[in-house]
Amino acid sequence: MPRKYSADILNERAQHLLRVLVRRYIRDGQPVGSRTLSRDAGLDLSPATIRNVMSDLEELGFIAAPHTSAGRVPTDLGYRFFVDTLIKLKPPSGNEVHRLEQQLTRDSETSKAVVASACSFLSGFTQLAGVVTVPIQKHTGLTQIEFLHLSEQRVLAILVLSSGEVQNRVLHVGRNFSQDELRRATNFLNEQFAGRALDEIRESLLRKLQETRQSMNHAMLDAIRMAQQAIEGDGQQQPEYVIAGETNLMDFAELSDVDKLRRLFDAFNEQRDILHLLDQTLRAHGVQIMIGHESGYRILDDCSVVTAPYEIDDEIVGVLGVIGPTRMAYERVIPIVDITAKLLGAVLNSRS
Amino acid sequence: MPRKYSADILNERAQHLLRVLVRRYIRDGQPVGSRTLSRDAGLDLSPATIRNVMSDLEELGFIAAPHTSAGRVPTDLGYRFFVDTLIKLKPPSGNEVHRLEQQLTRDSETSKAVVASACSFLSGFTQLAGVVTVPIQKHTGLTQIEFLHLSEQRVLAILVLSSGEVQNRVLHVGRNFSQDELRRATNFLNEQFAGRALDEIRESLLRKLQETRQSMNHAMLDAIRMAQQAIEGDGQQQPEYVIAGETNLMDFAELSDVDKLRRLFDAFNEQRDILHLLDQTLRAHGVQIMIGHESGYRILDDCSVVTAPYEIDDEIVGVLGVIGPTRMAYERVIPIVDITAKLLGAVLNSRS
DNA sequence: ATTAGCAGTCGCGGCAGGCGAGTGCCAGGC
DNA sequence: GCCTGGCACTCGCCTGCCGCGACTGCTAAT
Repeated sequence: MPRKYSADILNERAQHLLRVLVRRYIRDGQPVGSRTLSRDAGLDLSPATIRNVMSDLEELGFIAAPHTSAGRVPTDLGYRFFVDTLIKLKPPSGNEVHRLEQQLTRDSETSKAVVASACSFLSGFTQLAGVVTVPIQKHTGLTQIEFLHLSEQRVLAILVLSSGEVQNRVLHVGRNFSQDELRRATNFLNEQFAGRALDEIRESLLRKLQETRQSMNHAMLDAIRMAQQAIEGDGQQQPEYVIAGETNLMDFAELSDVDKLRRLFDAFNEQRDILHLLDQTLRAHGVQIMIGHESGYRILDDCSVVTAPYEIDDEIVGVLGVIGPTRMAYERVIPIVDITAKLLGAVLNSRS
Repeated sequence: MPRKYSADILNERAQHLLRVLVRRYIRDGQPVGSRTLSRDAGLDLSPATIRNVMSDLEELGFIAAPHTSAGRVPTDLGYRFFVDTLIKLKPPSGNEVHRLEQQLTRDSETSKAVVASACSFLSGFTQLAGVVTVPIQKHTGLTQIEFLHLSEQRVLAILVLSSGEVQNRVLHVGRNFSQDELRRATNFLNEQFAGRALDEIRESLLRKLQETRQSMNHAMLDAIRMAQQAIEGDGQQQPEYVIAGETNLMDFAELSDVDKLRRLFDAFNEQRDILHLLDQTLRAHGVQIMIGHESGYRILDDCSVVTAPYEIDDEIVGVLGVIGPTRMAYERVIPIVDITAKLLGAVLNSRS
């Protein structure tokens, strides 16, 4: 995260004033002047004094004036400082957490449903756009694999995963397999691989392919090849994400420019950029915040992204978060994202 | 369709002028004045004469002036008359049709993919929002049914449909079934039902249930019950639609009001109203057009909807169309919707 | 170090005037 | 009787102007 400031460049008073200013601006969306600030800060200082401090804050790049005769507005850097050192998180009430928990367990039939549920909660509760990547499956276990004869040279592969998901894939195979052959292949594969993790199986298949090629066991060779196709196909399906409440963003004045909005929505549909962005936050633990230009994407210049990875079995499998204007209620949003990530992980865990 | 006019209420000249006015307004989006019209119409009439005609047209409710000193704009009724009697359809070029055909066949792996492809074509080519309902499956054939033992009391049912789709459904059953029992059930069901249509099977199952109950054949009874669950579940999944290019609508001045736009987008996400609207057009053959208030939905007051049902085996299975501002290029859009519906039907047909 | 006071800047809303596009009506011509 | 030129009139819109209010920055006094 870019930090163009050292933490103690501001004295106590300046920090306090910055905090009050940022809070106030987040609440009202109006530039904050020295007069308002002097009333709000509870410091018993005259506007003139405040002005001096504000002038310093402006010089340091934490706040800026949209025009001469307006109050000041936090810059991206100002929000950054606020988020890093001034913030006082406001966790949601136990009641609200409980509601989320219930909603998630209620929708826990498939992992896609839970994820969608988490997403709609995020957007509904923060009044921002919610995003959740669907969990990557490579570490989930294979409960069962089956083949079904469809027609000449077409075989349906069915993977039942420990996550409860069932995946189908039509394989185009080199020759005609009888249902009986398929059954033998199925039996063989299930004996070997049922209960093991997908990526483990992937490796194992490669090894077996070598061994078996030498022993020239055609039946096994075919089985292994088909299993490979079936499992690889799974990896091919590129990661996706779920988004909800995009329309919430239309209410924000700073995004009310229809053209800006259109490009933003197009980016959501395009998926590519947003996914790339979310991927970046996959490595780090805990809540990540990107403010304005920090994301590196022009379309998101007026937006902030708050994300948190979520885990199954202490392994990060996806990210979730919200996208909104830089002027968002960080103190409320950050704990929500954090908790949602933890609960989503917990619910997904309890199902496998 | 509402018609508040008799077709011959307007003489030749008035009709011609109305046609030119509507075309012009659709092209430019600007109110059309008598001067422009007199230049454009190619009738060698002075603006004053045109004014008289326009005055008549206004009195009849075909056009209206947004304010005193502006030109005239078609009303919903004006568009209706235009579409019903003045229109000269402009079919897309053979080249363009060919491109669509290729795109559809390229994506014909599953019917959902074809549908999505048709939708994105519609939106891309018309620069409006495209909508396509996913085909209702009740008349598609069942190629194959299979059961897989998952765990205690949980059985996975797999339906392979003639459409190429594969559907999974986890059944919660009353007792534990061995894989062997399931195989027998599968064999029995496939013998009886493979190749027949889903709704036919549904009926047949009911009948068989009666017969078998008397003969007290437990194995068959179980098989039939499971098949019922599997197939009913298919019907439960409510019909959906695909939408693409919503953001195209943001470019239209008449919809540039952020609030109006938001409600429109929310309606798209909500699905309910839009689906209901599309369902209404499912019965009728051929292209259907709803202009402005005709749809009966307030949110769509400034929008027109052009739809056409598409068929598999001479049976209507879905609708497709576009949603855009009432000021849309009907002469171009209507043939496109028409042809897309026909091609989509053809491609879906060729796959079953 | 803090503050009161003051001059100066700028956005904004309201108001007036001029311009241009377009209308409706009327009287005269074909 | 239909068409047309002319004319008065109506608006929306743009422009420039003014005054108000909200701020700021500076300075001098405490």
